[in-house]
Amino acid sequence: MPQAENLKKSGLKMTLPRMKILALFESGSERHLSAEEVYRQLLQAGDDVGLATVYRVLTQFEQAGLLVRQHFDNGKSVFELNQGEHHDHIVCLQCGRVEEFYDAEIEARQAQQAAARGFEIQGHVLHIYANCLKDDCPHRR
Amino acid sequence: MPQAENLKKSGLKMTLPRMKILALFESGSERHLSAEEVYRQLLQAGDDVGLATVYRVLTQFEQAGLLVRQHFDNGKSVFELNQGEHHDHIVCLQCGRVEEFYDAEIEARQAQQAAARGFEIQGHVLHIYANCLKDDCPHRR
DNA sequence: ACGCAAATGATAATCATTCTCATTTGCGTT
DNA sequence: AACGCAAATGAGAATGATTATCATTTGCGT
Repeated sequence: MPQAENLKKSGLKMTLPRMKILALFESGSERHLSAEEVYRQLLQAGDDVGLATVYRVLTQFEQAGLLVRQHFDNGKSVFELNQGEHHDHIVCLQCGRVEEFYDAEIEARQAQQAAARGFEIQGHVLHIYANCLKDDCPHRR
Repeated sequence: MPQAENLKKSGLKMTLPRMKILALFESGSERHLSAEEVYRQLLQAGDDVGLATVYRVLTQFEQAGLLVRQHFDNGKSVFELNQGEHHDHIVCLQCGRVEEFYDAEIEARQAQQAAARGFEIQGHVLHIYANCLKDDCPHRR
C-alpha cells in the first residue's frame, strides 16, 4: 500500500478522503486534475467529501511533495502526481496535447539568472505554447 | 500624441479614462502594474474612474496589443507596455516584486526542445518564483 | 450644437479558493 | 475493545480578483 506509506511519511493521518484522492491520481485515468474535477469524480463515485477538504488535501499533498500543482494562463490550476523528476510542459494550442520535457541547461540558467539578481529561487513555471504537427491535430489557422 | 494614435488604430475611442491609464504605463515610474494598482494610482491622482473601467480598459488594451498581461502563480496578474522584445519574469513570493530577464541560451534550448518533439513554437511563459533578499521585503509568512 | 452608439461608474454577481467552527474520525493508549 | 483527544472533516460563510448589469454620461461624426 504505497500511498499509505507516503501519507505516513508526510505526517498525515491515513484518512478516507486522503486515500480516495490519492487513489484517483494513482489509478491515473487522467494525469492532470483540477480541484473541481477531483471533487466531482469523488461525488460520482458516491464518496461524500466536501470541496473544502479537496482543496485542503490537494494543498497538503503538494506541500508533502506527493503532487505538483500547475497554474495555467487561464487562471485554472491542475495537479499531477509527483513522479520525482521535475519537468516542464509544452502545450499544443490546437489540440491541447501536453508533453513534458526537461532541459538541465535551462534549469541551470534559471538558477544563475535568479542568483545574479539576489533572489532565492523557489520554483518556476515554463510552459511552451506551440502547434504540434501530429496527424490528428486540427491544424486550422 | 502617440497613445491617441494607438487607441485610434485599435478602434477605441479616445476617452479620458483610457488616456489616463495608458499615460500611467507610458510615464512608467513602474513598469508592471496590477489592475488594483492602476486603480489606486488614478484615485490618488484625483481622477474619478471606476474599478470596472480599469479592468475593462486593461483587457481591451491587451487585446489591442498595447499591453501584455502576465499571470502569476499567486493568482495575481500584472500588465506592462508591449515594447516588442520578449523577456521572462522573476517574481518575489514575499513582496510581489517583479524583475525581468532574458537568456538567449534558454530561448534557444526551448526552440530545440519544441522542435525535437515536432512542435512549432508559438510562445512561452517562464516565471521564476523566488524570495528576494531586498531590505524592504517582508520575510515573514 | 445634435444625436446616438459607445463608454463609464456603481454595484451586484461570479468563480476559485480559503476560513470558521461544530462535529466526526484515526489511532495511540489503556 | 473501549477511551480520549488532537487532527481532520464538511457545510457554509468569507475572501479576493475579476466580470456582468444597467442607468447615466461622453466622444465624435454629422
